[in-house]
Amino acid sequence: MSDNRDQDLHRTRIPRQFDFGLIHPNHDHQPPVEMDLYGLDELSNYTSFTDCLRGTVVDYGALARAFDFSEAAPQVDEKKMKSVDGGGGGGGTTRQNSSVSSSSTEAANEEDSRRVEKDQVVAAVEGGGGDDGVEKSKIKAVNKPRKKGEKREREPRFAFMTKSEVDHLEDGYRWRKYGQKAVKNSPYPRSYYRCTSQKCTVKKRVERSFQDPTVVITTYEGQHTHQSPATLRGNAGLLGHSMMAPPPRLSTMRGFNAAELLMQVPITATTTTTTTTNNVNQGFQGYMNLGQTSLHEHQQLHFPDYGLLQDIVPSFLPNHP
DNA sequence: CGACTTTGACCTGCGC
DNA sequence: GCGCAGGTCAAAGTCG
Repeated sequence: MSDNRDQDLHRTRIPRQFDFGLIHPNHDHQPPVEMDLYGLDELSNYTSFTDCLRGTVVDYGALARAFDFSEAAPQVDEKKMKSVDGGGGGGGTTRQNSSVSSSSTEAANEEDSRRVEKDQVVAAVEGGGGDDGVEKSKIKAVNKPRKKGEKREREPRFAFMTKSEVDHLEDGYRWRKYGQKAVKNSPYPRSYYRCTSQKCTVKKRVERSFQDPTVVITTYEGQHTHQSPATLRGNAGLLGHSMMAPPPRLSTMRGFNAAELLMQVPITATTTTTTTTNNVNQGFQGYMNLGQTSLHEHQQLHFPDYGLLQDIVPSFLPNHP
């Protein structure tokens, strides 16, 4: 534990800068050639990434296979995915191409109702005794009046990997860290963040690959119910800017918007030095079985369009009426 | 003082 | 039933 903490402390002192973005499961509408390139053909069962999200079919098993997570990120292994993705998600939210398009709201409602119940309990306890000595356990014990057999469902999630020295990447939203856990078989802890916006239930997990510590694995869960604060500040431009003009030089970027990252991967690859690119490829190979195929050529050719991005990361994109 | 982070305890689900 | 690991809570601490 102290090891993790030390590492974490150490990392937080690293200047906020990143070398290269690797993203991943944006298999939506990707030309088959890309699927092959990324080794994501298993994911091509989904007609779109949106389907993936909406249908709660973010198949971590497939992701894991596609990423070759088996060793790099054991926490994403298939066995665990069942529990991670919702304890089997009511008997199997994973793997099956669920038609539950409302799964995310259901999950949110369920969580809300749990909160309400708990709040009521806390209020009752406080009102009743008013004693500071109320044991946590007493409060938490009543935290789970869930019907038997009723399992918690999870918001749809997607993950991507980023080559970065900082763990928590700037994505335009404000996040509050609510937990950190040591990850089995990994010296690096996993951090849990929640969107600070009221009523927004989006969460994200950030962890560092222990096989390639330069790679940060970010997992988003849920969809933002609001616009990015950055967008509202007129900074939005993060994305629009990516669409309209060349991105800032990565070497000078302080942070980046995740959506922008999506856009920038191709550009980044072309703007990084050969050395960096080679390193990136090495990093890639560990997770994606990506050959030495030139990232630049390929990614430049397949610069995603806006619609694609919106499907990939709907919540990152400003709404265009 | 509010927003945020840290951190130990607790909850949950799964496999054995 | 038990142990493990992931996930969450919330008090205490920190920072601007």
